[in-house]
Amino acid sequence: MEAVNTRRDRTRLPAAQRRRQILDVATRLIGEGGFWALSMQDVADACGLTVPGLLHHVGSKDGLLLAVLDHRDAEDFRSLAEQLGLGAGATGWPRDISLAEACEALVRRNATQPEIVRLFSVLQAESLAPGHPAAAYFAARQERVLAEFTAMVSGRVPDPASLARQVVAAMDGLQIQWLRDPDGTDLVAEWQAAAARLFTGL
Amino acid sequence: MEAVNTRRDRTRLPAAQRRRQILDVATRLIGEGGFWALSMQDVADACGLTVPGLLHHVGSKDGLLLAVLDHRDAEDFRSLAEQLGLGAGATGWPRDISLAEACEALVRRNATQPEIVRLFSVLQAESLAPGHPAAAYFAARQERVLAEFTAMVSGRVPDPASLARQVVAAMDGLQIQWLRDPDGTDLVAEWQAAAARLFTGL
DNA sequence: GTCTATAGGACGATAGAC
DNA sequence: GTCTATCGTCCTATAGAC
Repeated sequence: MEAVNTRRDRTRLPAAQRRRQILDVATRLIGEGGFWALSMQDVADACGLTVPGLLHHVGSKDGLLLAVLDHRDAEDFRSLAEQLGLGAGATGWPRDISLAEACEALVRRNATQPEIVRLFSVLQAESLAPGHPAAAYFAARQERVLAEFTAMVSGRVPDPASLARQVVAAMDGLQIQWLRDPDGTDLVAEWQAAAARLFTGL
Repeated sequence: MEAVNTRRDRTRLPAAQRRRQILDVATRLIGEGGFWALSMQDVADACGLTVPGLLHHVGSKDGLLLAVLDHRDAEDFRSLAEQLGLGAGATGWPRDISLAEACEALVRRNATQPEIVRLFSVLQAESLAPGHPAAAYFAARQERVLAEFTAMVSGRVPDPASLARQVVAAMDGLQIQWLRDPDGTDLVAEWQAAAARLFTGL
């Protein structure tokens, strides 16, 4: 119930900058409540936009979700490549980095950004429902990660595919427990204990 | 677009029977799409009711969710107690069942009912969002399970709490992978591989 | 290219009749 | 125990101003 139109602090931003703002806001809101709890109205409000103004940039709510996921993936890979001292244009894991090293770096980074981890944990489970807008994204992601991890340990272990699945399972499962009780769980320490069991003899 | 009112096969059921029907229908629908995708209209339709008729029995959508969770918990515990040959009135795990045995039984049962496992996997992640109606339920559940598992291995292992967390993490994580690709993943076999690593020397 | 204004359809929930 | 009627909110789409 506002008087005709509460003049917001409307600023006409360049498309790229506006899009960046939208992705940042949506990432935060999805991390807080998951995708189904996300309201386009809230995103628009937080950006100083109307809802159709928001839709102009992202097309639809599903489009916004996929844009957020792609953006996070790109940023995570960039950060991880930097952390591991790889070249800037690297794609995929180089063969001379061990899976144990890569996982340790991944977990250390995740431990610093619970909101992002929660976004992925919630969406990964939500997207188990066949019709979910991110179902295809996460199916492809799981297949890709398992294939990469399998390749990184193949030849050094009896059943590389099985080890890859257990590594992914341990990371996903520990993250859920950590998110439920961030103060009572030390994610890095728990992972190191798990890694000690998974990677012995490697 | 129906002519005034499509006369449904309205039957006036006793409350207990109607409630049972509602819980069965809701369990199936939540398993298919998660809680946020659940529509009270769909539940009502599947029961031959209108939405207010449905709300009369469960109070609210949140009330329906909690009723479904309590119902599943009770039924799962009953089935597991039977499978392990415990007394009918058993509460909690008896001390003379090893954690490895209990987990094996749990995983074997879960492998036969993917819809129920998906219900719990989706809701467990959805409820990581602070305001989710099942947040308190799953927080209490995680705490209870970790405490029980810890007690079952305490004294036989250097860090019982850590082992409990890793056991729970492996089960949760493997279930997610299995649900994403039920045909490409053998849940029981994967769990046995994980258990071999977790329980060696026990 | 970016935005405002407006409308339609689905949802959860409530009040009150039978 | 079940219904009709109604409310407020949400996502999406379209028309058109700047």
